[in-house]
Amino acid sequence: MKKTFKKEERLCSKRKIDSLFHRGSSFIVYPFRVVYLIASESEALTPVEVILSVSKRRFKKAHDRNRIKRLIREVYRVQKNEILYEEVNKLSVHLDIAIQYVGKEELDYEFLFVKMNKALKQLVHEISS
RNA sequence: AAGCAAACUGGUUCUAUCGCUGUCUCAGAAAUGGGAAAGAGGAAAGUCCGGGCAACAUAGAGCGACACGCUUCCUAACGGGAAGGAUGCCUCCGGGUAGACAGAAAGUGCCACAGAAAAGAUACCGCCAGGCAACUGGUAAGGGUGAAAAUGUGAGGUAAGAGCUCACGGUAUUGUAUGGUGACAUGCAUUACGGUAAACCUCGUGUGUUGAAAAACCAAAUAGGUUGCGAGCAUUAAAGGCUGCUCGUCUUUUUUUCUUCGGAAAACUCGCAAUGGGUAGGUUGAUGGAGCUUGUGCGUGAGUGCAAGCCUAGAUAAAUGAUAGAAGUCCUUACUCAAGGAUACAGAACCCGGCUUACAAGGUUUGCUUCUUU
RNA sequence: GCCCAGCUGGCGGAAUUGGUAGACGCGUUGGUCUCAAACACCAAUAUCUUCGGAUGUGCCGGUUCGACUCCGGCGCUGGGUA
Repeated sequence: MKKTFKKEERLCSKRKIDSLFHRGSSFIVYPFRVVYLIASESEALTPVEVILSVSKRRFKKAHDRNRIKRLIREVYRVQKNEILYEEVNKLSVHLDIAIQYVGKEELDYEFLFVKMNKALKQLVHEISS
């Protein structure tokens, strides 16, 4: 399976985002806060839809926010297939996720890679239990 | 030569792997897949001004509010820019530099403390005259206070004094002559004399309001609106009461109006169909323009005319990336190889023109300081 | 994206037609009271200092004799709008 990250894999609908933050569960694996919601039925083309966010309050400059979001997106894109998609397909459910960055400063790629691995594994553990 | 400051300039490239966005193209019925070329800035920022564009409003005029304020020019326009003028400051006297640079001679307000007095002089010490004195009258030279003291100097004049008078000045008003497109400059006459308009204000000029989350179009499901059609109208039925049960009997099965008592009409409820508004969502707005590059003419200049060439981001919970390696530029150590370090500020959100602010190394120019040599 | 408001000691918060900055409260420190403490009362409390003064209202400038106050620019904080 390809390590793509297209429009269909991103969460764009305002209504779904509202219900995700309103009814979803969450946990923290520093520097990420993960909010997820299991939806049994969906007309979406992909098993998982995800939204990334970096707070404007913590990072004033658009340049810094862009940099962090790109790093998170890269780290998620590379690892999502092996860890997350297999399990979700096995359970045949649909999943909405929000990944928020709660760190106070910019961190490097290696650190974020390890942490994202941990976060996704925990997410798999949560949904399967 | 070194250091510091300011202004201008400047804003690095290639390869590999894995991705993103729209465009073109090939395959395909479609979904989709393959390929190609392209994909952040000088400030994209702050949102401080000016326009385009859109919707709404709008007979004309005035009041109010806000903004601006020397002249000529540039510009689509501007509170921006260019060239000048006057004023202040600095000066090596060549010049440089700064500013919201109309009006205090329309009116109102304010000018703390100190001081006699802060603006139509109620004069503390003083000066002069009168008086034995207390004190009364005249005065604004001198003293002192203050950020600022009634336009400055000299003479006349007087009891002492005073723009009270005169002469020469200062700043300004008005008129006029000459030069200049003009601000203005110079001369003559005239009248005036505290400051403050980034106090109210007056004069002149300009501004309709709101912003692309504006606005236009398409529009699923659900709910509701409007219109049309049909049904609800039954007693051979259903529910309930009387009763232990059955029979029997009673009540209810919408409301109003009209009625020839058969029904009819309207409302109401339900169903079906049509229809307009309109939410989620989508499309347009929205990227070919006051466009960029080069050459050339005009102009002191900001700019502008002509010709040739070019097409150069278009996202929308928001792409333009990540990782690894190499090169370039510069700095330090070394002075032959080499090693270490630095590579800024910062991310389009309808589009332009300005202003303001941020910015590593290197380069150019100017100024200041120190040292060395002649 | 668009539009507003605010910024004063350690903290909250006064002070404006421009005229001695820090009223008042909380806190802190010292003293009185007490065997000791609490409460109460009194005093001090921006920074530097050569003890004469100098600096200081987010920062940088301007207007003014004089600026927390008026004006321009920048920074930070908070709010509104969908």
